[in-house]
Amino acid sequence: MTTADSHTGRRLTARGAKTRARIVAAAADLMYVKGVGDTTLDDVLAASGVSKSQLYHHFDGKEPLVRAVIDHVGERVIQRERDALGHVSTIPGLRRWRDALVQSNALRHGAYGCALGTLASEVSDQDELARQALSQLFSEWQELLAGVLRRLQDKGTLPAEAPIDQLATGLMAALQGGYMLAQTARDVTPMATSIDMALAYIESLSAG
Amino acid sequence: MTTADSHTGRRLTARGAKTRARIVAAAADLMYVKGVGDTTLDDVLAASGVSKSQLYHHFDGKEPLVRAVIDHVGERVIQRERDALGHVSTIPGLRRWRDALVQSNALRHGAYGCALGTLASEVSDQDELARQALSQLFSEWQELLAGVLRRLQDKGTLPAEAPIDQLATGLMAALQGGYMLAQTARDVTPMATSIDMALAYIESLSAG
DNA sequence: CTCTAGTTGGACTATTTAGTCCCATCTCAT
DNA sequence: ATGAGATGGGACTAAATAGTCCAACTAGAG
Repeated sequence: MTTADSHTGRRLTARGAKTRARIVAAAADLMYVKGVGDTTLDDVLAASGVSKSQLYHHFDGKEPLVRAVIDHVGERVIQRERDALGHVSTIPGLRRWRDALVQSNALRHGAYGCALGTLASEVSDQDELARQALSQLFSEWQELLAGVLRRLQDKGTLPAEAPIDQLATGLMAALQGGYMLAQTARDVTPMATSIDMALAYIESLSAG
Repeated sequence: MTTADSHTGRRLTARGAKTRARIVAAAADLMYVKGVGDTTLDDVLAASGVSKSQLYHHFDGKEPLVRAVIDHVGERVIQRERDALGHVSTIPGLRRWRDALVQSNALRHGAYGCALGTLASEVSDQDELARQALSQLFSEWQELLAGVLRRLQDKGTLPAEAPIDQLATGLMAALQGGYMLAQTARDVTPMATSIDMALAYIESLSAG
């Protein structure tokens, strides 16, 4: 069985797809902990156990690889958030979402930050295509938050005039800013505090 | 006249200090727009018009240079924020502070983000000393915000039981998260929105 | 089965980058 | 004035890194 490759339109066997996936996964891991700039192609080769010709067979160089990593990480994050937020329709549900993120980040003492956020701040100014992809991913993520807020609205928990999209933006910013402060402090506390403040504001609108 | 150099304790003439400052300033500019990882020492030499021996005379390599850049940028940011926040004691004053940051960032359509924030997310996981310096700088910045909130408290605008430090953390996170979303979207709006949300929450505590 | 095209290994080159070295020039304390 | 030590220019080396190439192997369509 063969399927089309997205970037060249070449045929792609199952074996080739597997190799490609291994490269992207290894690159994603390395770039998450070392940063994009400090991750060399040789690092990726060593980590994935793949030879140079294979990497250049699947990608035209580092930039395209980074874009593939963004797609890969983005898909995973969006999937995770869809699972976590897709059916939330209560304030306690939002708090449980917060708890899960905070606890997961606490395992690393805040290190490495948000998988999408760190990519975004490192790449947005250097690669316009990557920036657009990341921007799109943040929009999707934020839309999941907006969905929760709309369900709160439908149930009457939030007033009809609540500015859903702006609240979602504020919540997302609190999350990302919290990630970054936690990363710098190597302490998850500021992340917990900032999300709590955003949630407290949302809750304050609902008390009516 | 000679003065002591901080990193080697060597004598340092006025001329040497000037050269050192030129190197740091050029490196700071480059790292702000290109990122730390994409800024090479040769870039710094070209931009500062200084020769290699001079750079290695003043710094032991790239890491020490990055740390000097962090000190330099940190000093400028803290100075700016001290000027902007040092005497603010009203909500409208905080809004003017917000306006200044938003407008300044709008000039670049959000590109490059916060000078300290981008350094933090790029360097925190790679250089422990740099991370500590950045963490300290964020604390100082946040303390300036806390100072404003305490003055609001003293004037009775904020209730005595308001959790000043947590509010300052939340405001800082909103700011940093907003910077990052703006950088990714190349649109300053999310930054404005997220700070507004944090300020709205603070204001909601004051109405009493 | 067999031919075509995808896949793979790894050596090879070119370039970039960090870091070293030496000698010339300038500054300042004595 | 003068000598010690700071400042300066820039060529040089070593290592890392990106990117190329080709021969060998494998999978799948007909």
